[in-house]
Amino acid sequence: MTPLFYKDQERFYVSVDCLILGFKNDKLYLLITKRKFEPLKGQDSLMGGFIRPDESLSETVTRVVYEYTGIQDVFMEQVGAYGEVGRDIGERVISLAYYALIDIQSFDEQLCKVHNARWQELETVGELIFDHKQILQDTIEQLRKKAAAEPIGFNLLPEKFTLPQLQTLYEAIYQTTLDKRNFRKKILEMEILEKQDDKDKSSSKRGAFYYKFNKEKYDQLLKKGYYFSL
Amino acid sequence: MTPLFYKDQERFYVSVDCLILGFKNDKLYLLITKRKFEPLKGQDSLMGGFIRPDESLSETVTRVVYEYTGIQDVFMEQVGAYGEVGRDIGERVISLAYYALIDIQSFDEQLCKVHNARWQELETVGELIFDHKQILQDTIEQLRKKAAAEPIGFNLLPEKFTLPQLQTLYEAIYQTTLDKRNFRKKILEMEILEKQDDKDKSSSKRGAFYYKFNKEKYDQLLKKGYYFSL
DNA sequence: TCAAAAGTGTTCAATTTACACCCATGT
DNA sequence: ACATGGGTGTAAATTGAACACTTTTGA
Repeated sequence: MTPLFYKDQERFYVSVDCLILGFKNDKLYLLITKRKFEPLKGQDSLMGGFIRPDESLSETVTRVVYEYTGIQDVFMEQVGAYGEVGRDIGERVISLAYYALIDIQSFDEQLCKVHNARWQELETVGELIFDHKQILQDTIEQLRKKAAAEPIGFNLLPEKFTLPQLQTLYEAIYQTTLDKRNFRKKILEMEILEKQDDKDKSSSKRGAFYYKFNKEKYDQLLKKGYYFSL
Repeated sequence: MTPLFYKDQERFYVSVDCLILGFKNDKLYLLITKRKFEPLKGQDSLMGGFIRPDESLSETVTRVVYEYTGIQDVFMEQVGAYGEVGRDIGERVISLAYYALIDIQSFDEQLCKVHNARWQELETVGELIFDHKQILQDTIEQLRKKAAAEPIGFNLLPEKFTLPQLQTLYEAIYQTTLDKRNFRKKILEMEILEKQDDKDKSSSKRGAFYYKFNKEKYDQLLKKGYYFSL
C-alpha cells in the first residue's frame, strides 16, 4: 500500500542533536558529552540520538534530554536542520538541532558520570565534532532573539527566583550588563511576576524577595495585544 | 567502513517543501501545485522534492525551485523540520521546509502549465495537503520577523524598484498600512538605496524614481553596528 | 484643467537611557 | 558599626507616530 513513488527514493539516517542549557554561578552552561562510538569516539559532542520510527521529532528530543538529565517536560525549541553531505564523517546523517532549557537544580548530577558528560561554560566551549560548533553559534543567536521576545528565560530558573537572579540570567544570555533599575521597572511593569512573601538569603544578608512567573497573567497579556520584551 | 552503530538505525524518507513567494499587484503570492502522485494526487500542495544522497539540503531546494520557476541563485531560508509520525499519509516522511523569495518578473509562466501550478494570493490560500498549511503559517510569521530585521524584501522586487513599490511590498508582508513619509524617511536614512536617474511611469503620470539596493553599503553599515529595521 | 500618484518636514507622544542614594541584616 | 547586596524614582535624550499640502504630467 506504500505508493511506488516513495519506494524509489533514498532514505537517510536522521538524528536530533540537543543543546541542553542550564544556568548557575551567574553563567550559562552547555551540557557536553564524550561521544560513545566511532567515528570520533571520545571527542566532545552535543547530546544526540537517532530518530525512531514511532517517534515524532520532539519525542526524540524528550527522550534524549531525559536520558541525559533525568528531567521530563522540558522546554525546547527547534534550531534547524543540518544536512551537508559530509557533515557526519561516518555516514550521511541529517540532524535536527533543538535546544532545551532546564533548571539546573533539578539535574541529576549522577548522570554526568554515566554518560561522560559535563557542564561547560557557554562562552568557553571549545572544539566540538562535526558541525556542532556551528549549531551552537546558531543556537545562541536564536536564544538571544527568543529570550528578548518571549518569557522563556524562566525555564532556566527554579520555580521561585529573585530579581537579581533573573537579571544576571539575562546578562548571561545577552553577554552584557543591564541597569538594575531599568531592568526591574521593565519586568515588573509587565505584571507577569508574582511576588512571594519569603526571601532568598543565600546571596545577601538583607535577602531578596522571591518571585514566580505567572503564565496565566502572561497569556491574558498576549490576548490584549501586549508583548513581552526584555 | 560504515560504523556498526549507524547500521542499527532506521532510515527515513526526507523531503524538502518549498514555499516559493512572489510579489505582484501589490500582493504576496504563493506558488501552489497539484500533487503529481498518490496519495492525495491532484490536491493542492507546496512544491516538494526528495533529498538525493549527493545533495545538501539547500541544493535540493535550489533544484526544486529551479524546476518550478526556472530561476537560479534564489534567496532562501529554512523554516524548520516537520516530522510528526503521521504527517504524510503515504509513508513516514520528514520534511524540511524552506521559503524562497523570487522576483516574479523573471518567473517562467510556461512552467505553471507543465507542473499544474498557480500563483495563489497569500491571504487566500485554502486547504493544503498534510501539514502544509501549518508550514505556511510558520513561514509567514518567520518572514515578517526576518523582513523587519534584515533587508530581504528586495529579493521579491526587480533589481530596480520604486519607493511606492517597496512600501506596498512591506504593507503586504505586514498586512498593514504604513505612513508614506515615515516609511521613506526611515529607509532613505539608512543610506542603503541608490537613487537612479530614470523613473517608472507605469503607475503614475509623474513617474516614481527607481532605486537599487546597495549590498556593499549595507554590509559596511553592519560593520559599524547599525542595523536594518523596517 | 483636472485627476492621480509622487514627493516632502515638523510637532507631539512614547519609549529608552542614564544616573545615585538609602535600606536591611549578619558578622 | 560596617560591609554587602537589595531596593527605589526622575530627568534627558532618542525614537516613533501623526499629520497636509505641493508637484508633475498624461489624458
